Amino acid sequence: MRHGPIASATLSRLTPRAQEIVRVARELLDREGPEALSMRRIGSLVGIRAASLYEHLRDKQTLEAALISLGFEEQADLFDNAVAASDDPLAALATAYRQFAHKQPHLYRLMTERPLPRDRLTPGVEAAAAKALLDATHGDLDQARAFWAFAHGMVILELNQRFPPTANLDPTWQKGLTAFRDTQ
Amino acid sequence: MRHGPIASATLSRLTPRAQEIVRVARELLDREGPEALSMRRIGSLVGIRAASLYEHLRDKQTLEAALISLGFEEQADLFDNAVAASDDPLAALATAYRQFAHKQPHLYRLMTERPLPRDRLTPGVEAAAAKALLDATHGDLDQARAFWAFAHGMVILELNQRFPPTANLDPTWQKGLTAFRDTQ
DNA sequence: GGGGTACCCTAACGCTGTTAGGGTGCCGCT
DNA sequence: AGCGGCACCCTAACAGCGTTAGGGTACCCC
Repeated sequence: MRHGPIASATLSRLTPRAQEIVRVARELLDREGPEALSMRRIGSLVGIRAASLYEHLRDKQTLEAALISLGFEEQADLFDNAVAASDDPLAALATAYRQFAHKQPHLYRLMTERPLPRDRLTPGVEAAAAKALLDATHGDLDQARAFWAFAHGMVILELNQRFPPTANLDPTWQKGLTAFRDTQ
Repeated sequence: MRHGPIASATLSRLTPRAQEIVRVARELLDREGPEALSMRRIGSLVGIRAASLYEHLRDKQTLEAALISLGFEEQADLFDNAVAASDDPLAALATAYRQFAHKQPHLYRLMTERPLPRDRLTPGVEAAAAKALLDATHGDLDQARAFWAFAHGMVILELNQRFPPTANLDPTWQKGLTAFRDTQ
């Protein structure tokens, strides 16, 4: 059982000081969300001025890209394990996807609310996170995309409080799950 | 055939000057997106200083809520007509949903990227936009929510360029459509 | 002793939403 | 004729944002 990022391709590409900054930024993001993630707040948590952050990271977009890359790495880990350990891979994937979003709502938001800064991401992480889904649909691209759209829609509509707060979404997930399973 | 908002509940609640400001804001939003929608830009297009806008609208959130309310009104119109005119209501709804998002991508974003400012919306518009979907699923809430999640996921992932730019999404929509239709 | 590098600083620029306080012109009432 | 109120706009300012320019200090190695 692995716990915590022992060897992250994203972190290993950064200098130690930059890793420290990304770590602090991640904590701030998890606690207070993307709106609170300002260079001045990060700097003050690290113990330096905002301007000094630029000694270690090119700009804010690069910092966000590092956080997003870390998110993809965690997703790849979670999703691969979920699919491998289950005989109903699509259901296992749905559960894992939901759990990731619920445990890291702010990170999930950061990863999905805008077009990806692909040129700044750690190479390969986006594809690695998508692999489990392609496995679960046996390479059916349309099936994979449609199911992903459903899962993302469910998660982001819930995070944005678009469903009634009292709504029990378990049967809704079930509905989508059987719908896509029966339409192989 | 109606064209343009002849009588909008949202606009009728505003003073003429406020209506003018919302109209200009809508044009700016459609042309340049939510990031460009600043009080100073809106003011300069109206011909007054940003500070003077606060004479007519309480704050920026109120202005955004007006734009969102207008979006819901347009959706209700489109969706109602689509469902009424078709014998495959779910497919008609999917097409109408897609078209709305493609014709007003910036407005669609504004309407979905954050929790709704419900206390500032025109009362009833959110429910009015949802009605056609509930009709199309014959009141099945789980079905309605699951399908909405799929549709929103498809739209927003495409707007955020998460699918490959060359991807043909027509069969993906078809996949989701048949999946949800066959699982009545 | 000198060069390089790792690291941090202050000051500033132009942008953001927003408030305080002051002004002008017009319309209707006494 | 004067006065209240309203509709409307102004400047100045505040605290925040990302970012750059330019300067400084300490260390390590040749």
